[in-house]
Amino acid sequence: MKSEPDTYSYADLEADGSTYWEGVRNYVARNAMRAMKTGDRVFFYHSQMKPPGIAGVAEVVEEAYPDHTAWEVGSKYFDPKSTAEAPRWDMVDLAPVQAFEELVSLVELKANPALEGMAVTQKGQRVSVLPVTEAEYEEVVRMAAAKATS
DNA sequence: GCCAACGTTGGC
DNA sequence: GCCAACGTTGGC
Repeated sequence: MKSEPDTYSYADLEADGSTYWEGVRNYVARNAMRAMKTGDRVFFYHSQMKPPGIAGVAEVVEEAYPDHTAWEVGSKYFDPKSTAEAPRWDMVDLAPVQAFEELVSLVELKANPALEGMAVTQKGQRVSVLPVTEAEYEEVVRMAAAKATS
């Protein structure tokens, strides 16, 4: 899951203890959230950074439910097409699990042949919530651990 | 229901 | 700050 750290960073998640992931306004991203189960691990990705990359691991503590910010007139996430009767957008709740000692950068993800098919490394990917396979998850965690001990 | 125009995302 | 990618919108 991508976030601009200037808006909401991994450190913010640690400070808050948990958060609701508001503002997803893309169907592919929404559907990815709907597929999440309580306890699922999530990579917290810092976008718009130099460099961009994965800052740590979070977990799903509440499965998808309507994103109320879509109903709030004046919110930057307001969407008149989403109603209480027919909510269009969902959010999940996340809690921090483990901050990586060092960011695992997008460049490093792309350079790892084991992650060739990982969604976030695919050219042109603009979706803010992307799937991660079990094997990709293990590989990224391994990369983070290797950086921490080097 | 097609598709051009438009807006946004996000790496570089 | 630029611009490619691509999702969304809206006219027809």
